[in-house]
Amino acid sequence: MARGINKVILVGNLGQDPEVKYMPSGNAVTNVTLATSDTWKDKQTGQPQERTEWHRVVFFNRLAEIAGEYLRKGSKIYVEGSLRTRKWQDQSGQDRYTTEIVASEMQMLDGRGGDSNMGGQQGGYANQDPMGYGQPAQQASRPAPQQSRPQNQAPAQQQPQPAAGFDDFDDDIPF
Amino acid sequence: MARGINKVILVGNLGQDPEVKYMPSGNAVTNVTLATSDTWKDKQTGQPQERTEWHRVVFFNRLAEIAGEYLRKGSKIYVEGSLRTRKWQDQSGQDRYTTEIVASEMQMLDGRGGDSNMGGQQGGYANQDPMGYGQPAQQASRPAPQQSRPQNQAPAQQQPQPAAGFDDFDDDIPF
Amino acid sequence: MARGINKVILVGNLGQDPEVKYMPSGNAVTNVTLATSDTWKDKQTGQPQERTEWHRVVFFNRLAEIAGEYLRKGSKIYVEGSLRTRKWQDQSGQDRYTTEIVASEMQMLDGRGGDSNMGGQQGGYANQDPMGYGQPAQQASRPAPQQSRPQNQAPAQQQPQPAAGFDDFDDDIPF
Amino acid sequence: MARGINKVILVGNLGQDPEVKYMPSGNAVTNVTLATSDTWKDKQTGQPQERTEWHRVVFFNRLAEIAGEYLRKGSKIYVEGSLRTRKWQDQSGQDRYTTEIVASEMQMLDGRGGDSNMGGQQGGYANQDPMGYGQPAQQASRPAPQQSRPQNQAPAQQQPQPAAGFDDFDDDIPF
DNA sequence: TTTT
DNA sequence: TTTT
Repeated sequence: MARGINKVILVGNLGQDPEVKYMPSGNAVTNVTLATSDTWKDKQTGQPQERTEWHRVVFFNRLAEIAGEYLRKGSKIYVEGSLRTRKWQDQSGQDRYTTEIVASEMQMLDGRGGDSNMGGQQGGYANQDPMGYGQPAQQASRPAPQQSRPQNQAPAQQQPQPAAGFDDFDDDIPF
Repeated sequence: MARGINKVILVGNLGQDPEVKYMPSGNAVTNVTLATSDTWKDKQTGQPQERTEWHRVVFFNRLAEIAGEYLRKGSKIYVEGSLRTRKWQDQSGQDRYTTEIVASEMQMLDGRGGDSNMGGQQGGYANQDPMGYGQPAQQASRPAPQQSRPQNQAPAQQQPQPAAGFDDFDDDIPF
Repeated sequence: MARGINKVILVGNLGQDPEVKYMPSGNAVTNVTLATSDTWKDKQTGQPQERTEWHRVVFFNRLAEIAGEYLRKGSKIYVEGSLRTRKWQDQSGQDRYTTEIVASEMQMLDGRGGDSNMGGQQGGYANQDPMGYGQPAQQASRPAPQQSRPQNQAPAQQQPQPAAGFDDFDDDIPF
Repeated sequence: MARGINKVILVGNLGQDPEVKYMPSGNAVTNVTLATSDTWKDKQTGQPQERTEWHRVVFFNRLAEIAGEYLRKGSKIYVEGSLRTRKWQDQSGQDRYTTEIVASEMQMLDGRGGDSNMGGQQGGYANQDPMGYGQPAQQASRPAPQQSRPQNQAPAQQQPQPAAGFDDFDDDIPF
């Protein structure tokens, strides 16, 4: 239930591959940064200008898993969510704040994973249907991203990587 | 021109009276904090829970003047805008970041000013047409709200109050 | 699951009291018309112009019951939903189409019921908690609005009023 | 100026090539139909279901020209706009209503024109920069769509095609 | 009529 | 750090 409206709608591109972490409960939490940009012409000089805004987006649970599996650096997505400002302490104990978009809906706007220049070394996520549409696409081999993080398919065995607690998945820099 | 979509929609109530400042150019900049809240029942205990989110909203130019004149602590408004994260330095020279909603549209959702506990001394807000609807607004004398900030009608003479530069209207706390 | 985005956001006022109907399943369906308006100045004459847009909004299930109980002619609400165009046949058997907003979220933006000219006989809306916020709502007896439609609390006994089938709750005029 | 909020956000694919018309003033008006769809599983049978919603979107002026030049059947776009229901008379003189989304913003979400299976026979729109970003893409030859409509670049000479008046660009069927 |  |  909500009192007031707190809604964010973004369409942008991922700055890096998603970072998936798991909470003690086994629920996934995935963080991505999303770029949107404005371009305009300087009134004085007529020079084209550009400002890129970086948004910190966080996905939970099922969306987190989909994001972790299917999004890559460069992926273009639609995200709907709400703003949340978290308070945390930096190394020196000072209060700091980070504003994130907690995603409630996500759609991939490009079929490709995004960054296509990622080598060919890996296992592949073939035959998947991320968003739950239709039947398991025919696509033979989708190259897996270069990643050291655990495979999301097997959250149980990602033990060695200490599961992140809900309140420590923030680092001490905003992004 | 935009690349990507960066859109925020909020409906909430002001935490305090707006803070209006003027840029050297004479353009107004108004900051408000807006509360939205979520309520839910704790799954374990069934206890009602509430979390209030505070949004930092900034208005420029004409919207800034309307906001400064007509909004008050408690006012309920609709705001549409975009996210912008500003970088600034705290006292110790450390980089810090604040995320704001730069408003592109605003609508007042209650006729009254909002804050009902502002004493009984002043005249009310009769005969006003803040958003430009309605009849040509004969309003000879618009009653001023209780405020120590300069009257927006006369930004030129608000000199004594040192005009805020565009990049110093951030304090060293997020809100 | 959605392919694409189909989202509508409205803030406006109800043109009449809501019309609540019940499907054979006992589920409520409530229709309202919502006004939004644009005002501008004619470029030639400088005369203020106004155009009011009427939106047909439909609520289902719990939202339908809340709408039926708490909204009145004049109520200001926020509605979020999606567009749906229904096909139907007019008296002469011709295909016709009506576009509606199927609401997924609704918030009341004024405490009062809206229509203040609803006679003076009834007790007001005290002790209510329409949207489910706040404390368990002691409300012994919720005063009924002036309505000939069945009480939503007891859909089962609203028999005499022939329950509307899902596909006949459209009349032969758009609104 | 607006009273109330009337906002639509769509992400979908064009059902056909855009239809560009010109008003007597020379201003362009472009109509497209946009598909969004919902998929779900039938609760009883577990069968996957799909419902496609078709939206009638209208662009004016500069957006109309961009839409006419760069969008094609199949193009995926983001559209933001407002709802407008137009009244018109069918052949038999009966009042009918059509609801459209009047676009205020549009972004193309795929680089390609959309329908790629359109042969290579014609003149091409190479070296253009539709949305005003960056420098005129390198792309040598973009195949032009199969269309009988006039080239938008030369609205003046599209005479033979009788210019559509503002109020006759509706046909007698909704889409 | 689109798309996956 | 993305994208065109």
